[in-house]
Amino acid sequence: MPDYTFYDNVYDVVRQIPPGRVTNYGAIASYLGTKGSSRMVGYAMQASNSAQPPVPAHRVVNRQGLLTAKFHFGGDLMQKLLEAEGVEVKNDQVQNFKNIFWDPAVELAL
DNA sequence: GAGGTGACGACCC
DNA sequence: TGGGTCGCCACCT
Repeated sequence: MPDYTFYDNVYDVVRQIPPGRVTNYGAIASYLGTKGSSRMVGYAMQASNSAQPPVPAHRVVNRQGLLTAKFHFGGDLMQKLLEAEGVEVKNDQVQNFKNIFWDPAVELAL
């Protein structure tokens, strides 16, 4: 195994999320092969706060499309970022989540 | 070295 | 249909 950690792998995937799209922790975990370790993805996101370059963690939501991360972003910042990209957010929940869902296992499917 | 923690998810009742 | 519990694995103390 290389020097870079599971986190870097997560960052790499998240950084490939196109604007106006969102994904969830499980999809990333599954894509990385650590299916079931979705917690690690979320945990990595916390560290992503100090990652270089910064990763668009605001494009990562939970399985319900709920902005779980917004509590860590600090207020409505996350929602504003998403709305700025064209993602409709209501009641801390991504609207049309299924429609704008970006699955690395599919988009990066290779 | 061991235990506790955590931006989640799936299963069970 | 909804609430509660367990599992999962890397990082921090």
